[in-house]
Parts: sequence; structure tokens; C-alpha cells
Amino acid sequence: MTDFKPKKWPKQARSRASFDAILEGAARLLRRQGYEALTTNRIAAEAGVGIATLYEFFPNKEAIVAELVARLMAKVEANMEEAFAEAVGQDPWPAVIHMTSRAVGSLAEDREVFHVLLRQVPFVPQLPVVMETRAALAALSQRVRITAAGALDLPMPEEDAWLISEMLYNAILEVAFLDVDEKKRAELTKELARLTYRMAVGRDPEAAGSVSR
Amino acid sequence: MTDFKPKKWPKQARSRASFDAILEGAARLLRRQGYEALTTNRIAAEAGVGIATLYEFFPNKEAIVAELVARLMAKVEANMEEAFAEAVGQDPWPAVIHMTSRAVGSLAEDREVFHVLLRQVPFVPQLPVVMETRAALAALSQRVRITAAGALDLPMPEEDAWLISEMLYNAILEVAFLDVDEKKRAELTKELARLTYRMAVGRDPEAAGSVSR
DNA sequence: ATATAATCCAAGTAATTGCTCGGAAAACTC
DNA sequence: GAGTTTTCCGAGCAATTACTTGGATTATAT
Repeated sequence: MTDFKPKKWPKQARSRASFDAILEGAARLLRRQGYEALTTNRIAAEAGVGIATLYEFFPNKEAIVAELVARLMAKVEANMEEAFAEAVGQDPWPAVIHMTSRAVGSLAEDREVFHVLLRQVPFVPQLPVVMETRAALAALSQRVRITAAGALDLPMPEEDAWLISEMLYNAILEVAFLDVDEKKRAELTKELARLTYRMAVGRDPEAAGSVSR
Repeated sequence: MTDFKPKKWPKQARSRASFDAILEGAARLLRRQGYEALTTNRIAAEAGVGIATLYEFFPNKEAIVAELVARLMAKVEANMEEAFAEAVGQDPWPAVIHMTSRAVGSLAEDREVFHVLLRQVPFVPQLPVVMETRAALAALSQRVRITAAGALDLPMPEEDAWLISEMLYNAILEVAFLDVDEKKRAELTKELARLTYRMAVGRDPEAAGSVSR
């Protein structure tokens, strides 16, 4: 149906600036007015380029949004990979805290834009890059469950892992979207990690009798 | 800004039929084509009424969607109140299963429409009726936490209850939206109840040493 | 039976939308 | 520096949109 890729990539520095300006303009409009107010003419005006220039690079409006999502998600994924590398070898509980914090933190940086993109734009949740991120979270939740020492078995491991990752994904978004100071967000994030641990392992990470390894 | 209420309620049987036909037509279009394809002219055509008749009752498109949401949510709320009455006095674990099942079940009845409404229509999550339903879920999660015998204390009760209800709400939607047979959905629902219990109480509801009362 | 109110409607309007056209200017290539 | 490619652009078009108009038809009240 609709093509979500740019029809042409910029080759010179001048056009790269236009390309970036279009994406940044789109992000600014999304932040200020939401998706319903996003029109191609407005994006061009906000970006300071002619409407024809916009269509030089993007086949349609959706492709602009998709490229913006791709760029934002790339930052999140880079963050997550780094955090994962750091978490390897740590005990499960600190590892879960660490990963959750990174996820929340990297989304919170652009929280208004993410909020609009992930919750108000119909086709964004189905975008490959978004689905891959969710799949990565699912893998993480599997891993934690297996690694955790003395974890209680869950009756339906696959389904439970899927449920946990769905819940975690949505809660990460909710916490990241909240308009609170960073201290409060950090507290909520730690509690989110705790609840995730409780789901996966079946007991509180700081409860008596819960020894790691 | 936009007015979300019908500008006039039908007074005769004839117009009540038109009113209902408009809402049902809108629901059918949402199910088949999603929100982006929803236009007032199309709704009127699908409902078999003139476009002017539609504007006789609704001030704008948003009001039609809002009224549809209100009707669907009323059914869910009725279901939940009934389930809550039945759950009072039960032990926490069966009570959680019971409530969760009802929530999933009542949403699953119209899952395609709910999916579009709650995940693709920008203003729906902010609609009063939707926010009230979420508040009710938050209250439920508080209640379960307090009632559960031997529950482990959570360090930040309010925040944790909020997180649990957010996670539960989103997971209920995800499970209800899934296109699976009812047996599978029931299995997933029970696991969802289990994970919720684990979060709230800090141990598995069926684990050894977990006695109710 | 007449008056009043409720209900219906198709054609049409004004505004907005995504997107194209035709060509000018700037940057690379040789 | 000539030729080629890349980049830029705003006026404007075709399609679609939400919504109005002006009046006909049907029910209700007295």
C-alpha cells in the first residue's frame, strides 16, 4: 500500500540539512499540535523549505513520520544494547533495574513526541522498527526468567513471557510519558523493575530468603 | 473546543432508529476500515440515512465516536460491576481471576471496534468515560493488595498500585484484542491474573506455603 | 382538522488536503 | 568552464472533507 521509505536520500550537505529540517519540523509540530494537525504543507513551512522540496525526498506524509520514528527508535535501541552489555554478568535484580531505567530514560528524552507517535498515530505500532523493539523486550523478559536463581516455574512459559513483555513495554511507555521530575521518574522506574521481577520470578527481589546465585 | 455530546436526543421511535443506525454504521466502518477512513458522509451512507439527518443529532464527527465509546463502555462497566459484586467475599486469587476474565471477556465481544477506538483514535483515551474506567481498575488493584492475606508490603503503595493498574489495563486490552479462540484467550487471561497477583502480593497464588485467609 | 413540532434529505459550498508542474539556481564532474 | 546532476520552490490542481441550506414529509397535540 503506502510506501514508508524516503524516495531519495540526500547526497549533498545542503539537501541533508533540508532533509533533517523536515524531520525536525515534523517532530516540533507533533509535539505542539498532535498528529491530527500534521499536514505536509505545514511541515514544509515549519521546516523552512518549499513543499516541493519535501516531496523531493518523501513520497508521502507517512514516510516522513516513519523516518522520524526510525531515527528516534535507533537512539533507543543503541541505548538498550549498551545497557544490555553492561547488565550481562550482573545479578538479575540489578540487571532488571538497569535495563528498565535505560528504557525509560531514553524514551523520556523525547517523551512528547514518542507519546504522540506511539499512542496517536494509527500505523506506527505496526512499523517494523517498533515491532522489533518490542520483540527485543520479549527476549529480555525470557532471559531474566531463566537466569533468576530459584525462580518459580510459570505454567505457560511462552505465554507468560509474552504477557510480561507486553505489560513491561506499556508500563515503560506510561512512566516515560509522565510529566514529572526526574527523581520521581526514577522512583517509579525502580518500582516498575520490582513489579517486573515479581512477575517473572514469583517473589520480591528484596524479600528475606531471596538470595541471588 | 470540540463538543462531544449529541446536540439533540431522538424523541420519537423513528428518529431513535436513525440515531442507532448512525452509531452502528460508524462501528461497522471502524471495524472494516479503521479511523482514518471514517467520514461523516460515509457514516450516513452506511447507516442508510441522509447526511443532514446525521447532523441533526450530532454536532460533528467526534461526537459520534464519543457516543459510540460511551455505549460500549457502559456495557463493560455494567459487566464489571456485576463481576465485582460476585467477587466480594471470594478469596483474593479466585476474585482476581474472576474480575480479569470479565474485563477481558466484555472487551473481546467487540474487540475490533475497541481496538480501533482505544488505540487509533487520538482523543478517545482522554474521554471522561474511558478515564473513569481506568480509575475503577486502579481502585480494584488497591483493594486486592490490601485484602490479600499475608501480602508483602510494597515500598511505595500508591505508586505501585498505579503501576499495577496501568499494566493490568494495557494487558487486558492486548489479550482482548488478540485474534485467538476463546480457549486460548481464557488461558492467557488466567496467566494474566496470575502475574497480576504476583505483582500485588509478591508470590505465586498457587505456590506452596501460600494459604488463603 | 389544523397547527405545531419532529424528522428527514440530497444537492451544494467553502475550506483543506496531499501532491504535481515547470523551471530556476546551485553544486559537482571533467 | 561546459555539461550534468542535484537541489530548490511556490502557484495551483484535483480530490476530499466537514458541514449548511431550504424545504418536504411525518408524527403529535388540541
